[in-house]
Amino acid sequence: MTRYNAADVEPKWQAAWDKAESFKANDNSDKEKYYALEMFPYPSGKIHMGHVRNYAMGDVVARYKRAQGFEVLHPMGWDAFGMPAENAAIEKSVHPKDWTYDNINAMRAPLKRLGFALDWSREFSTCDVAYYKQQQAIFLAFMEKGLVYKKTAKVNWDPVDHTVLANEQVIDGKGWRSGAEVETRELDQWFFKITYYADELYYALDGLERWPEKVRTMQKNWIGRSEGAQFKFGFAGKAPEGFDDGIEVYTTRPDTLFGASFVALTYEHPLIKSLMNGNEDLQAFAKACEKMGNTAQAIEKAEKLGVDTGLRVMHPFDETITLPVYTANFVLMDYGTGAVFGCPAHDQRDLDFARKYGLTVKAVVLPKGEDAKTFTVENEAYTGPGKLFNSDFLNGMGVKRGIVSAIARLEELGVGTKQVTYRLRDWGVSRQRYWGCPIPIIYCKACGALPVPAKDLPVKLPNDVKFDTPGNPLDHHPNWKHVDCPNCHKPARRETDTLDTFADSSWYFARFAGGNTDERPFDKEAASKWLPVNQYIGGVEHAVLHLLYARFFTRGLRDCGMLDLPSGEPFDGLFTQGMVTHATFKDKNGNWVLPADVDNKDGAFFEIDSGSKVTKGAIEKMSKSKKNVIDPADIIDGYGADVARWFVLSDSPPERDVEWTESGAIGAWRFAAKVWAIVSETSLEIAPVKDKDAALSLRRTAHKALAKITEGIDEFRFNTSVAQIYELVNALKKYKPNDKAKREALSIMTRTIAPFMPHLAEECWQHLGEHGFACDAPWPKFDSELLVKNDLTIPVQVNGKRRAEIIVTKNMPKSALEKLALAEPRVADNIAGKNIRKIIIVPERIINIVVG
RNA sequence: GCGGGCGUGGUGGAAUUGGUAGACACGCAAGACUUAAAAUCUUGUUCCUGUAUAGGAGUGCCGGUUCAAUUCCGGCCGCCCGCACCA
Repeated sequence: MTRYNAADVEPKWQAAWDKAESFKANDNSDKEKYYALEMFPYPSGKIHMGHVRNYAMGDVVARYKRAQGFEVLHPMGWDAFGMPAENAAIEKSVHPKDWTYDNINAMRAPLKRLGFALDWSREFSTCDVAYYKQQQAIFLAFMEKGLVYKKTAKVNWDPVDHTVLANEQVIDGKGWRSGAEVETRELDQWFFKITYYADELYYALDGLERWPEKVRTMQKNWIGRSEGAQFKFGFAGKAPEGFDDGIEVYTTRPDTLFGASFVALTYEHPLIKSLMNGNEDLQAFAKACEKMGNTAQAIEKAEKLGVDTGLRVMHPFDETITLPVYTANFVLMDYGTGAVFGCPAHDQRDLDFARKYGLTVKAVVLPKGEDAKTFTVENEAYTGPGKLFNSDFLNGMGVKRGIVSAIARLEELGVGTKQVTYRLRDWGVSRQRYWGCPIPIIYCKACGALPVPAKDLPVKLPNDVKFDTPGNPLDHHPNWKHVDCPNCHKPARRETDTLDTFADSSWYFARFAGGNTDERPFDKEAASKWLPVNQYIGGVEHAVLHLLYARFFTRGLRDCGMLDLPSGEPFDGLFTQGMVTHATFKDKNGNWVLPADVDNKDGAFFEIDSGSKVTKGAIEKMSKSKKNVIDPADIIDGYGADVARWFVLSDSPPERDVEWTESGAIGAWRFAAKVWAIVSETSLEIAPVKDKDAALSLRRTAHKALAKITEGIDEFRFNTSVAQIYELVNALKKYKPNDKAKREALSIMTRTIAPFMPHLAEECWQHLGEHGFACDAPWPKFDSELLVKNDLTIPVQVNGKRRAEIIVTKNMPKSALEKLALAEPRVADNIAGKNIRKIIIVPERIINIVVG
């Protein structure tokens, strides 16, 4: 017997797979296609355990589907644009490009050492000129299709770093890097018109049955579709100049219109802006609103405030009723029309506001069981169902019917319509950053904003940039932005903003599928063949952003005629995997200590170098800042890639977090050694079967395990597959004869281990004298007859408590079962002296004797 | 506040068309081998009573349906995640 040596075995098989091009996907295969994809990594410099887990899961799926006879596409690349490269440039004086490509090269090697069944021939980075050139082409195609536009928008502006920040990068009103108070600025920004697909993106979620419910719900909330009415309040008296049409409001509760007691507008509303001139109260109020900010805490604390404009409007259903017009701090400009009517009795904010300013509170929805004469609303608005009252023609209707009737009347009167509103806003993609895809636009004083002509693509990033001054290096560059207008050929200026890097990851899966060429983003036929991705795997942190943007992009590509994907859905199946966690350690000074520097002696922890005590803290996601990281490279060196892969798939269900422990890793390593020991002890000569019962029993175990392993992979419950493999291996270890039954079980074992520990599987496969690669071997089929035993052990209960077990044959009649059960001594003891009321017999499952 | 999810031994977790709760693994304990340790192997390991045969309790808590509930229903409690002045 030779000891299993992963360090020799793993590189050997990796080289063999490479040479045979085992995992190269064939675009022209006759087999059914299967596209397995994990979210591609950002090249931060190091592979971490989270990557290992993510790609190990994808690899199980890819190898399993391959074994089942699918033509599998399983590619890998790099999400390579982004801020960390620029930060490195600022801090370490390296060029972002060098930093990024160095990191990619540093990460590719350990990734390859993990032995994933990847088609490396399709590898690319999003910062490759070839890639971003095609992204520019897509941008221009979208522009032509009307999916790209420019507008002035409010953004978070960091006055120290001179850049726009995404909402996620603003923490407590301050820039996450500079710590400076973030300002709101109006800037010219490019937008992708994602709202064009709002309805489709919303309703198509229902069809994504292989997505986690959670993600679908999050996207639904994000898109925030709501149905209501949009209508106008006409002014009582003379309308302010330019607002002859009145004030347009949006509501989801037109049924409560007779409870209206005021109209409120945001301070940013054009009407308020026009009134502001010379009105100090309004100016002061607007300033206060600006300052308030929109953090969760600020909103929580903020009192409902407003200013009466002095204007009055007429109720659309009864012109004799007039309502005051306020500007109020709880109305938002970018939702609905920036104006609402207030119905204090049935909306908490409106109620708070009404109480503050002494406005009427008139209930119009009567909850069940309340009396119309006595029902009042004090400090809690009633938002539930009920019958409408105090509401003229709506009286007696329920809320739903009231909404329909109110809208019908508004339409009749010609002042409003039914209206669907979304929370989703268009995707602002302009970034004042260097390390991203340049937006292919040229500004000409005479001709305006013009797309860069296709023949002039790519707009390449200049290499000679400086990061010594804050702001966008492209803007600072001495001559890059100066070009001639493509139209009038006079001096013009390039757009110096780059695209949000989320654009890069919104179509990479199509390029993997459709070829990495310089002529087009991807081959339409090939991409359309492979897409949608059958199984996509990644972290839940991308539930909204990336996964929504990608769904937008594929629809845009479809409508530009570049992709044949009627559903528009890029990912048919989605799985969001849990994180890899690890215990944290702190020394006596409160500094974090690396697990590798900690020794465990009799339950206490010590720092290896100093010998001083350290304390074990919470088990948390592996992170550099808390130093609770395990470097996959160290694990591969110490135990092998198979062990690392096996560990992260064992024990915990894939969607939950898994805690990395040294003992668990050792356990996985022992298991690999055990498998090899069993196989290496097996001689190629097959002995005749001596003990038929034992042989049959082993075959049953093997086929039962196979059925459950298969089911576990199909249902993304790899931990249960792993447990079944353990059972099979334990049975094999006990079984000594080297007969046909054992060989069959070993073959099943090897092929079912292959997706999890592919190198070990190859080594076993070879030793067993099989031909070709284990990874090319078809997935074994189980014999369902072996799953059903002829002799079954079933429990006998008395009043629901198990008292005995009886051995029965498969088709034994109920009367015989009953006889057997009653004959059991323990059963007899427990029913002695009692009346048998009922005997429940579920054949092949259970017998329950009810006595009393 | 709204939405989603979860709660099972010392630990990670199995078992949900209702049918032997605790598979498998980690840890722990005892034993074998060894001068010794490591490794390996064997056995045990939900809790309580008992030497044992056995008996009782038990899947966050309370209640319900059922011959039978981790699983279904109602009501609580706790934890995690996401969104949040969205009219």
